[in-house]
Amino acid sequence: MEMPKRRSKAMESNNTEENSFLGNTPVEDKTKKSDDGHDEEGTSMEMEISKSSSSMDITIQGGHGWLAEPEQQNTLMPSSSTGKDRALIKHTQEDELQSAQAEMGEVKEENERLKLLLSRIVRNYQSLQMHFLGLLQKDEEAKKSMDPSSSARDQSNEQDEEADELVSLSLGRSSSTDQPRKDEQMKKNSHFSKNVKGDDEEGLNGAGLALELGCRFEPAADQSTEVVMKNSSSDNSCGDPKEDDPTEIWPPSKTLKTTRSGDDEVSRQTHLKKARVSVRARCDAPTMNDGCQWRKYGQKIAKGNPCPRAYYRCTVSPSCPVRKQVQRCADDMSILITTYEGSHNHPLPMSATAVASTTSAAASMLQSHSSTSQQGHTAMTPISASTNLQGLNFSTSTLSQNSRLPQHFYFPNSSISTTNSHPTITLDLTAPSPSHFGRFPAAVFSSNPRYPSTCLNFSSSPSSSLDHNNHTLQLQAPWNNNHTAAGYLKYGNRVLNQVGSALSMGKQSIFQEPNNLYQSYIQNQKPPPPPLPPPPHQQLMLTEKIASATKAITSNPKFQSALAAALTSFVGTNNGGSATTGVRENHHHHQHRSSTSTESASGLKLKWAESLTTNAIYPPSPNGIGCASSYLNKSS
DNA sequence: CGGTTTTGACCCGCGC
DNA sequence: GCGCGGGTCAAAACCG
Repeated sequence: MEMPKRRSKAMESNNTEENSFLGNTPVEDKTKKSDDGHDEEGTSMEMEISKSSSSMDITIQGGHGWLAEPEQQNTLMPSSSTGKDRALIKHTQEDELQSAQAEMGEVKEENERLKLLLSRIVRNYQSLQMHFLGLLQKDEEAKKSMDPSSSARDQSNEQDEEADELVSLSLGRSSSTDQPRKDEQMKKNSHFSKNVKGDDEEGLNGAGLALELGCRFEPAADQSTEVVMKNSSSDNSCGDPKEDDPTEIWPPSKTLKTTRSGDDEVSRQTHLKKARVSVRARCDAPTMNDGCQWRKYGQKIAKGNPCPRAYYRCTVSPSCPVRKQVQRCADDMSILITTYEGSHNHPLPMSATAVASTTSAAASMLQSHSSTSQQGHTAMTPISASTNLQGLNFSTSTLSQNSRLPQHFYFPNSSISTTNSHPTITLDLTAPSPSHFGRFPAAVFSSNPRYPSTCLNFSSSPSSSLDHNNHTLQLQAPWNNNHTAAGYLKYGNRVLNQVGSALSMGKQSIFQEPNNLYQSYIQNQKPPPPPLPPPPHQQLMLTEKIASATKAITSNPKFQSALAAALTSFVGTNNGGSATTGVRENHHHHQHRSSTSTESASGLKLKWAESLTTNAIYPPSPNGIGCASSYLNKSS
């Protein structure tokens, strides 16, 4: 797969400031200061955090306006045609050329300086992170020595509040009653920190390792290539020992009932129902072919929607707790809303892993997001820090079964809804449009005191403000573009307040972590990629890296912040040239194609195509059968 | 005949 | 406590 690099034109129009530094040819020389006010060594590298009422743009500006200068000079060229004048003009042009070249040289030098600066920041971040981990451990030990029952909640609250205040540092989030898990988490965090300094070899092998990360192979009998996913829903439930058993049949209400008599943490934990992942996709078929086997066990007319809601359960394994609900959107009957719940406890066909992994990652993000943004629910999702890191960690280390992660994650669009007691994240695969989010039912973004509303927009279009009181994370998915690096990310006001300080750190982790998607991507992008898609194995690697990065984004606010910074940095330091024409063109292209014969899957195909096939991983289905997952099935 | 779908009944949580 | 709505159960019907 090839990492797309260009950005949508729509995005461009709304974010001209950001675009100005895309690539290595900055047009403007911004003079704004970053929030943290660092302007080290007099470089022109600037971090700009512009705040709006609903979202924030992170922008890192760098370079000079050297590009514009020659153009201005050209406009001053005389138009006389005498030989003397021509010679003069020629001479003048040569001078200009030389000066421009000199300026280019300066800019290159400056780029080098910025790179050095970046690496220095990375090192600082690493040491800070290690220091923080050490402090956390000390704190943990200290509190463990106290009465755990009396201090448990306080500690949890404290940590959660800390997470709220210091998103970029929110590493541990487990309840204090789950000490082993937290230790494990710490271990992973430490491992991550270690891997930040890891070698390139590991990073280059990231794809293969990612497979090991995201899944486990059946221990005994089945040595096939099928993988077992333990998705984040189970991860998230690790506070409840009952759900650690992968073979447990999950009866939500009964689980709720039986665990309610437990201690306070457990009861609070179970109060938070399992995360759901809802996939909105245009599909004329009754249900999305996601590669899994489902059996319908019920149908119900839900309030507010004339279309019945169908209930399915996974039949791959009799004990599989995964359920899904399928319902047509009341507003647009062509949109199929598939809601997944639970985690598979059996090997999945490769064709099913993509969707399952996506939903898993989304659920992970949901859980971790909820845990970071609500102070009163500290018992939630101790996994947030433990699993998320794996996404970037590529390590084969001490992953518990609960932290097994899928190996693929795809996030075309997504949003988190908190309209009921189930935290739900919505992956919107329907057509993105400038008013994309305006089309969402208000409920999707309505704030719920129990779960904060979050929007994760991986669309190829700009989106307007969502909910001023909640988080907004907009990632113009870099894999939506083909040949030039581009991407931007916004995270809600509250978080971005910390991103200012997180910028320097997060940027490094993303940038310097050798196993990291972006680092690898950068490496892979030098020299710039050919227009043709990379070989399949390379595509897979990048896919997995994206997946891992997505996982990292989704499961830990620190990485959300970090990625924000890193993406911004990345945009500013990679692949100059036209960074603004890809997505929209692709969009039109696919739209055109999809409007032909295979209308049934067209809309969905379009969307998946935008986010997947443009990466050349999932070429358009030749038969056009099925829905979105027909693309995903191509991955197998 | 076995697996799947349909569909009314039932259970449960939640809000009033 | 009651009603409502979401979710599940399970028997009957259906299908290949």
